[in-house]
Parts: sequence; C-alpha cells; structure tokens
Amino acid sequence: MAKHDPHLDDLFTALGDPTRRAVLARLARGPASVSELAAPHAMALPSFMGHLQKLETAGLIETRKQGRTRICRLAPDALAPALDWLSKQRALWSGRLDRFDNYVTRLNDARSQKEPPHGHPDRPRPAD
Amino acid sequence: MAKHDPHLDDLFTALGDPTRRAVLARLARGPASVSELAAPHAMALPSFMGHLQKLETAGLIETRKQGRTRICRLAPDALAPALDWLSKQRALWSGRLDRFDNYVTRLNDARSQKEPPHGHPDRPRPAD
DNA sequence: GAATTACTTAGGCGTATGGCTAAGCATGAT
DNA sequence: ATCATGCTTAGCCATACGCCTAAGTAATTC
Repeated sequence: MAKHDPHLDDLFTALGDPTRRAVLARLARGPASVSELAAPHAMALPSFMGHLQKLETAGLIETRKQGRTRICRLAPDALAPALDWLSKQRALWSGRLDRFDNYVTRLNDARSQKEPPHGHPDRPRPAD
Repeated sequence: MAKHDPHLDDLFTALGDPTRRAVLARLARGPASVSELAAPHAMALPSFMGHLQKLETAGLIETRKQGRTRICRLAPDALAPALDWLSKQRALWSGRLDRFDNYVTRLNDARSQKEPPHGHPDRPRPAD
C-alpha cells in the first residue's frame, strides 16, 4: 500500500512547476543540452539549473556530460509511479463516490431533521 | 497542449505532500469531518487545515459545513487533468525514447572513439 | 445560559524554494 | 597560448511552506 513514498513527493513536486513541465514536454521531442533547454525560459542559467536538478533528483530526467555540454534526456519509466498512484486513486474515487455521497446526503438530511441522540452512526467501513 | 496551466501547478503541488495524499486516500473510503481526517496525522489542527485548504484550492476536495463540523469529500473528476497530462506525456516519451536513445548513443559512441573534427553534427531536429 | 466541541483566525518561526549576480572551472576553437 | 563557450559554484534575497501556540467564533449539550 506504500505508507508514504518519499519518491512520490519528489515526483509530484517536480511536476508542480510550469517551467519543469515545459522542460519535460520539450524533452519529449528529443534530448537537448542545458542551454538549449534553458533558452526559451527567460531566467538566469543557475536558476534554470536548479529546475533541472530537481527533475533529475525526482528521477524524471537523466543527464550526462559530453565535452563541455550536458545532454539531458527523459528517464524512461519515471512517470509510472505517479501515473500509477493517480489511476489507483481515481479507481477508488469513482467506485465509492456515488455510494457515499448518497449515504452522507441521507445521513445529513436525517440529522438535521431528527437530531438522533446517538451522534454519528458507525461509518460504513466499505468492505476494505 | 496547454501553454502553462496554473491549475496543474496547484494540482501537482497539492499531490506532492504525503499528508495530503494520505488525506485523499482516506477520503477515497468515504467523506469525513475535519477532525476525523486530522486524527491520524500528529499535527496541530491549524496546520492540518492548511493542507485541507490546499487540497480544496487545487479542486481535489469539496467541503461544506454541517452544524459545527465541516464535512470533506473528494471532488469527482479532479484528478483527470493530472492524469491526462501524465498519460499524454508518457505517450510521447515512449514513442520517442528508443529512437533518440539509439541516435544519441550511437552519436556519443562515435565521438568518444573518433573525435571527429567537425564538432557536433546537426541534431536531428525532430520534424518540428 | 454555561460549558464543550469543532473549527477558525491571527501571528510567529525556521527552512525551503525560486530567483538573481558574480566568479570559477573545464573544453573547444583560433 | 589565448579566448570563447557552457556549465558550475558560491552567495544573496524575497517569498512561500509547514509547523506551532493562543485566542476567537459558532453550534451542541447539559
């Protein structure tokens, strides 16, 4: 079940920045050098390198030095964990949403009308 | 294509925190009150509320007040944009990766063995 | 109506993030 | 050898983040 995966932290955080997503999108069209990647981004190179650093730390890109230029490319399956978490989560959501929505709506309605002394009944514990 | 979508920033950033992901996971089993959600998280309530706030800002959860308790539940299709971006991206990656990987590997190999005086040949400029 | 409960608001604190400039290497070209 | 290029390191700054305590407000309970 993955208690809390620190890798996912890095992954999602890395994706949470437009510059970094743009770099990934650009990189999807093929490897590129640092300065090439930095060109469209209107920021000083060291700042930009910071972004690359995070992408690499998150395992989203791989870089290697070739002469004095550093070539960056995408890491093959780096998106898999994120995609995996998201799709699992969505599967749960869609499965449960309507059921519980109905349940709670009904519950609230009952409470605001009747004020049962019991407080809240045991939550349904959806089969686990 | 989405030049840079600020919504995605919020979405991914919200997902980049273990507490917030845990809340979502928990919430996938059904709606819950703030204090119920906060219970397993060993932090002061205001701190925890900050996380809920971000989840709501990101559009991942919806909350409404019922008496003095606030009920939180998942927002139906909130994950879709993130999932969408990721899967599109992955589609691009897998399409290009091997092609360019081969190209670059071959290129580097040639250079480190022969050191051609030409410098780097024109990169392939993938169609665009 | 007074106490309890469940949030909420206000404000503070330390660290991380995202940006900058200015030097500092290496490598490649002349 | 010299110079230009391409990245790297070092250091600074402002803001945002994640956490806290303390005090406030609104709804239930007694």
